[in-house]
Amino acid sequence: MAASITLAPPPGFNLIGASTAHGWYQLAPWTLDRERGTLSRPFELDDKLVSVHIHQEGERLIIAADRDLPAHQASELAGHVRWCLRLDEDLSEFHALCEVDPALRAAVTPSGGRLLRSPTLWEDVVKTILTTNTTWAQTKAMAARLVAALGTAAQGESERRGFPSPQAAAEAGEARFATEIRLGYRNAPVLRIARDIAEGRLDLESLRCSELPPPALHTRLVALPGVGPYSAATLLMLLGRYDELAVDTELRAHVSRKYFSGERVTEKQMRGVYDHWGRWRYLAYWFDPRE
DNA sequence: TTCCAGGGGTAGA
DNA sequence: TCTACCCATGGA
Repeated sequence: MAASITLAPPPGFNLIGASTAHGWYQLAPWTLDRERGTLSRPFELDDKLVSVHIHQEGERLIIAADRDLPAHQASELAGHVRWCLRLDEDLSEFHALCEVDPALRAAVTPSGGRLLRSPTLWEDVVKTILTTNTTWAQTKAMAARLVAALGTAAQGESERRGFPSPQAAAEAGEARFATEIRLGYRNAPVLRIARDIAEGRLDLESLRCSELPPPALHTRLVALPGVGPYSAATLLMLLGRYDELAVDTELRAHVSRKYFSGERVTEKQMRGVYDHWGRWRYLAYWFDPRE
C-alpha cells in the first residue's frame, strides 16, 4: 500500500518551472521525468529512506510515496516537500518589483522565483562546494559518485539511493573519498564538515530556521571549510535570503556582456548593477534575461 | 601537454 | 583590500 499526500501550492505554482529554474534537479539523488512531469528522490523518514514521486494536477501537488506511511511520517514528508519547493516563501514583493520589466517577469513566471533546494542544509552545503572551480558536468558526476558510494538504498530497492548522511560520509574516511568518490581538493572540507556534524561540534540544520540577519548568517557560513564568499551567498539563497550576489565567473561574464559591452568588470561594478534590488538581489540576477 | 572550469585558502604587499 | 599562487579532477 503506497501513501499519497495532496498539497495546495501557491496560486500559479508550476512544479517543472520551479524544479528546473536552477541546476539542483540534475544532482543526485534528484531525478526529473519531464515527459511525466514527475520530480523524484528518496527522503529520509525516521532513519529509513522512502522513494517519493511528486507531480502536479492542476492546482494540486501529489506526493506519492512507495509505501504506506504513518501520519507523523506523512506530515514530515509533506514538510520536506514544502521546504524543497519553497511553498511557504512569500515572494510577492519580488513579483511586484518584476512587473516593471516584461522580460524579467517572463523569465520569473515559470518558476515563480522558487529555486529547488535540498531537504537538509548539509546536502546543500556539500553540493555548493561541489560547484566550485569545476564544470557543471563534473559537479553532476561528483554528486552521483557520492550518492552511489555512500547513500543508503531506499527500502526494497537496490538502485535508488539517498544523499549520504554526515555520519556515512565521516565514516567513509579519506581513502574512499580519494579513490572512489573523487571530489578532488573538495574531499578535505566535505569530510571535515561531515565529521564536525557527526561528532556534535556543528549543527548546520539549526541555520535553516535561524532568525539571524543575512550578514550574521554569512559569517557563520564562511566559517565552514571550503565555503568562501561565493558559496556563502549561494547558501544564503538556498536558505531563502536573497540579499547577496554570488560572485562567480557566470555572474562576471553576464554583467560584462549585458551591461559593459564585454569589457572586464570589477566586483563593485557587478554589485552596482543589482544593488537597487535590495533583499532580492540574488533573484534579480538569477532571472535577469541573458543576452 | 596544457589549460581551465558557476572558488577557497593563504601569504605578502 | 588586492594580487598571486596553489589546490585535485577530468574534459577539451
